[in-house]
Formats: sequence, C-alpha cells, structure tokens
Amino acid sequence: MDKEIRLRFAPSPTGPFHIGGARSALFNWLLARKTGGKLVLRIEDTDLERSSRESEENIMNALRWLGLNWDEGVDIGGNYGPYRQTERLNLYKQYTERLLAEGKAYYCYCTDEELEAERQELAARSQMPRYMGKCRSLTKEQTASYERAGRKPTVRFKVPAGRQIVVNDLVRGDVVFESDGIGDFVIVKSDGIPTYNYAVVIDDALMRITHVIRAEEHLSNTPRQCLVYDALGFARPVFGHISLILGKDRTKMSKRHGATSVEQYRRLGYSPKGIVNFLALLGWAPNSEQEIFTIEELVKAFSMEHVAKNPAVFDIDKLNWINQHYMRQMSEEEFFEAAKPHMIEKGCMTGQEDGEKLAWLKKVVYTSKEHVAYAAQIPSAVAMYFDDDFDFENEQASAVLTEESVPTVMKMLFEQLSHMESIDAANVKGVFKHIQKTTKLGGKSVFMPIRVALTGNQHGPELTEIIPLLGLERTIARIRRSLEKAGVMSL
RNA sequence: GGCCCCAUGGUCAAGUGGUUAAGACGCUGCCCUCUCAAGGCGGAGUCAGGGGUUCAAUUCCCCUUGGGGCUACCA
Repeated sequence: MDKEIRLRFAPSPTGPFHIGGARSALFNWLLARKTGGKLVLRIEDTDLERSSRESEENIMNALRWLGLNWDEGVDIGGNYGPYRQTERLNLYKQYTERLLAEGKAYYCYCTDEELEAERQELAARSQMPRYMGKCRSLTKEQTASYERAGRKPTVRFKVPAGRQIVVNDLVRGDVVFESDGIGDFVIVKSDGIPTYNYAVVIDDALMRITHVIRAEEHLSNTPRQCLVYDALGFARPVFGHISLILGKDRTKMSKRHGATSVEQYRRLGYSPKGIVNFLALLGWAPNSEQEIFTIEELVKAFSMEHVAKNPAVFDIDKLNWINQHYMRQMSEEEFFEAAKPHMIEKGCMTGQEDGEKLAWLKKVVYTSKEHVAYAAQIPSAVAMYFDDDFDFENEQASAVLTEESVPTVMKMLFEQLSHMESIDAANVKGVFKHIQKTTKLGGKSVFMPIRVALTGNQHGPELTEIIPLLGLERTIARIRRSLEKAGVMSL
C-alpha cells in the first residue's frame, strides 16, 4: 500500500490548455496506468488574477477528450482533497505558522519599489538579482512601525547558506544546485495566498505524491521546493523533468507557431488518438520500430527510461501523417460525424438533411477518407461534388478538351449514358471499356477529357467514383456545359 | 549577467568504446495508374566545433559554440 505510485497532473487554469501540458498529462497518465498507480488532478489556481473556472473546465474537457482520466480530482473527490489550491488555504496556513515559529521563514515588508531598486542595484554590479534578506531580522519596533504604516507583509523562506541541494531526477540524474544562488523567496503573498513553489510542496506531500513528472521549465525551481520539503520534514518525491516542446524555430511553442492548444487541434478535426499517439512519440521512443500506437499499446510499451532529455520540435507533418492513419480507421458513420461541423461551416450542408440527401452526403464525404489528414480538410476535398459552376483550373486543363479525339469520345459517352437506367461504378466502368475498345484510344485520351469536363480539374478521385455520385443528370449537364464553355462542341 | 538543462540527417529518434550509425515524417526517383492521393520498391541526407583519455571515440572528460529554462508577491 505504501509502495503505491501516486502521480499528479497539476495545471493552472489560466488559459487554453497547451499541447505541452497535454504531453505532461499523458506521460503521468501512462506511468500511472503502467504501474497500476493513481493519478491525481489538482488545480493550481493560486494566481487569482488569471485563473478561471472556465479554463478549469476546458482543461478537464480536453483531458477527457484525449482519453486521459484521473483517479482523484476536483470533480470526483478523493481521500486527499480538496484538490483546488484556493480551497486548501487553511492547510498552507498551518505550515506557514510552523515555519515562522521555527524561524525558518519570516515576514518581509519590502515594497515593490524597494525590491525593484535592489534588483537594479545588483544588476548594475552585474550580480544575480535576488533578495538579500533585508527583512530577515527585523526588530519589534521596525515590524510595529511597518504595521502602523499599513504595509501588508509577504512571508519569505529563509534559505540556508552554503548548502548543496541535489535533485534526483528520473530523466536527468542528479542535478546539483547551490543554496547560495537562491535568494529568500516568497512563500506567501501579501494577500495571504501561497506561491506556487510553496503550495506545490505541501500539496504533493499531503497528497502522498511519490513521483513528480512535469515539464523541464520547473527544474530550476525544484531546489527551492526541496528546501521546503526538508524544512517541513516531508520526504521528497522522485522527480522527472521532461523536456519542452519547441516550435519550428526551436523556441518554446507559442501562438506564432500556429495552433498550440488542444482545443485548436480538436476544432481542426484531429483525432484524439492521433494527438495522443503523436505526443507520446515526442520525447519518448519505444524499443521497437512501431510508430502507430493505440493508447493501450502505449501503456504497455511506455517507460520513463526511454524518455529523452533533449527538447523536441513539434512537427506538424508527422502529426498529420499519424492522424491520417486514424482518419482511415473510421467507419463511414464516424467519418461523417467528424466531417459534419466542417461541412456545415463551409456551407456544404445544413445539418438538417435526411433521407436520400443525407445518404448521398455520407457517401460523398466518405470519398475523401483516404485523402485527408484531419477533418477540416474534408470540405475542400469534396468541393467538386457541390459546385456545378466550376471554372477550369488552368489553361492546361481546358486545353485537354481541344484534343482531336474529344468529340468522338464525348459523343460515344453521351450515347452510352442515354441508354443507362441506373448508374454505378460497374456500368460506368463498362462504358469506359466500350469507348476504349471501339476508339482504340489510350486510357488517358478517354479519361482525362471526361475528367476535365466533369470537374474542371486534371486531378481527383476515380471517375467511376465521381460519376455515380453526381448522377446521370448532373454528369451530362456538367459535360455539356464544359464543352460549350471551351468552345469544342455542343451536344 | 548568474545558475541549471540539452546537443545523432530538415524533424522525431534508435544505438554503441571497434556498427555498412536503425526506423519514421518530410524531400526525392521508379513502379502502379486517366490524374491526384494511397500503396510497393529505391535514393539523398546526421554523430555542432576544438581539445583530451584510449590501441580505438559518435559514445567517456573538459572547453567553445548553439538552443532552452529559471532567476516574480506567474505557474
């Protein structure tokens, strides 16, 4: 029981859920599922200004959408709650009082201006800007006078001098820091809210977290946290700092690198399976050469030992490639559901269709299955089925219709079509065969003019797929229109 | 500036004191094919630089360079 592995994912609900956060969550989740441990979802909302219930919900929704569940958290409770930091204020207070009483922390009355001046001065002497301990030993009189002046103090942690702090990290090994490089840091803000570096320690300790797996940006803060663990007599957890996800230019992923939030990818119609698969491969590699993983397979294969130390660039091409696999796995029904919002947005449908029209839409949409990486690409992939008033894509395309054999081919095609009662891939194929046979023309001379006349385009799906979907009438109308437009002939 | 982390092709990456240095994405050639895509078969492309240690370094150590993070009453 006491050997049970307990992990946590502790996001700040301060904005859209970042893709990097999703990866941290995923790694924690994988480790928890792999080891049969527990995963705690804790909300770190001590930044009152920026935190909101709305982004808290967004984060949880995104997590659920990705298929990452948790065993304890704000919404489901657990034995170590509450799971929202602003609801744990009394807990922090007890420890702060203890630290104060033991002389391990002290009140600091410095104003922003004073602190800023200190930083400036240190910077001017090209020294590391850090708090020099001005309020470390205030007399009763000084304290009283500050209080009379109405100053609200912060609480600072007294950083012991001359100590080495060794952070044992699962992915980086032992990382050594000198306590002298760290100034006395604020653990409780003047409004009584604890800071991140302080609250996180008390929470992780009280929630019995055994492994703290988080992004590398927290590594430099870890020695501070270790100091707090030690001062409070808590055992330190095992740390594991996973590298950051970078944009193409190798700087931290930000808005200018395109979509950075899980929500954005969701809206573009990426599959959660694709995102999870891709994220897992960013900073982790399996023993095998496998690239496509279900989440269950990831659980089996995952290991912290194979987590890379170096930061990884977010490669959208690879995400697209992976996601394409998942698009192809979809049934016609699933694929249609994925396409629907995008089709509606582009005006290709209203969402109210039923009967034959709906069935037709499903078939049309499904033709793009092999061709798209994510659902937002579907409308343009099937645009040709909707636009009867297309233009030729370029002169090369219209030139195809001026080839010598075109009138013969078209006449024959029309004649064949006029005899048809129903139209499907098989009999369309038969028509083409017949034309080829009797005219002795190569496939290209038969197909390409028909393709261009039908779609205005030299590229696209198989004609045997397009024609049945357009139906006899539209097929004839389109070809007739194109031939007239190109001035070739009228039929 | 100080402290810390990181460094194998364009990208994700495997790997080892002696290897022809995997694989995938992307790029590219060929095949298939009316076309595109897919698919199949190929190709180009990497150990950042400099010093050590060693019989032997991509691998171990140091330095440089580059990138990143932290240095907040943000997390």
